[in-house]
Amino acid sequence: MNEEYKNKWISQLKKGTLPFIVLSVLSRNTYYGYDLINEIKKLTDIVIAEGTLYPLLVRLKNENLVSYSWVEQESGIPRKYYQITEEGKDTLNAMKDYWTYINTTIQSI
Amino acid sequence: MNEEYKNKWISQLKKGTLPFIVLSVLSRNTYYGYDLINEIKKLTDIVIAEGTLYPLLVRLKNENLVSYSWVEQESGIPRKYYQITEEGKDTLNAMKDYWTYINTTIQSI
DNA sequence: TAAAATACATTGTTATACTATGTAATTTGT
DNA sequence: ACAAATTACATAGTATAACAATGTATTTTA
Repeated sequence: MNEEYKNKWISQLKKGTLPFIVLSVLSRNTYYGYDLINEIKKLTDIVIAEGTLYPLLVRLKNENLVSYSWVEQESGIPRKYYQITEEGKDTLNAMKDYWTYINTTIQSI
Repeated sequence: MNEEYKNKWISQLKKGTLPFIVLSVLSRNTYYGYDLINEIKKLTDIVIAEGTLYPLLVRLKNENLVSYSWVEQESGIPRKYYQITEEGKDTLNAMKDYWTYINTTIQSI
C-alpha cells in the first residue's frame, strides 16, 4: 500500500468534493466560514484548512453560487454568513446528477 | 445554472477520479495508453485527453502502482502495455474504501 | 497520395488544496 | 491579572494535476 500516494490522492479528490460538500451544506442552512469548518468536520469527519475554505468561499461568491451578509455579534468579531443562491441551487443539482453518474460508473467497473 | 463553473468543477473532480478509474480498469486487464482512452470512453463515457493520460501513467509508474512492458506489433508502432502491481492493488482497495466513505457522507448531507 | 488514425510524449496555462503567516477580538486557565 | 487558547477573518507561496497545443513517427483508409 502506497500510503503517501493515497494521501496525495485524497487531497486531489477534495478539489472536486469540497465545493460540492460546501454547497450541499449551505443548501440546508446559512453558515459563516469558521463555523462551516467545524460543521463539516462534525458531519463528515473531513477537515478543511482555513486556507482552503476562505478562498473557496470567495470563488463561490464570484461565481454567484453563494452570497453573504455581515452579521454583527453582541460580543466578538462580526461574522460573514453565507447563503446559497438560486443559481447555486441549480448548479448544485447538476453537480448531484454528475456525482450520481460518476459513482454509478465507478461502481460498475 | 452556472454551466461554466460546472465544467470547471468536473475537471477538478477528475483529479481525484481519473487515477482511481485508471487503476480500476487496469485491475481487470492490461492496456496500453492509447487503448485505455478508448476503453474508458466506452466503459464510462469519460473522455481523457492524451495530455492527461500519459503523464498520469508516468506518475502511477513512478509510485510503483503500475508497471509496463513494451510489446512489438507485427505491424505498427510498439505498444506500452501497463499492468497493475501488488502495491497498486492494495492502494486501489484503500481508494475504494475511501470512495465508499466519501460517497456515503455526501449522500447523507 | 493525401488525410485520418494509431501510438507515444512534452510544454505552457489554469485551477486549487494546503502550510504558513498575519490581524484582531474574546474567552479560558492559572 | 495576565498569558494562552480560541474565534474569525484573510493572503502568499508551494505542489499537484487536467487540458489544449504541439511534436514525432508509422500505418491505414478514402
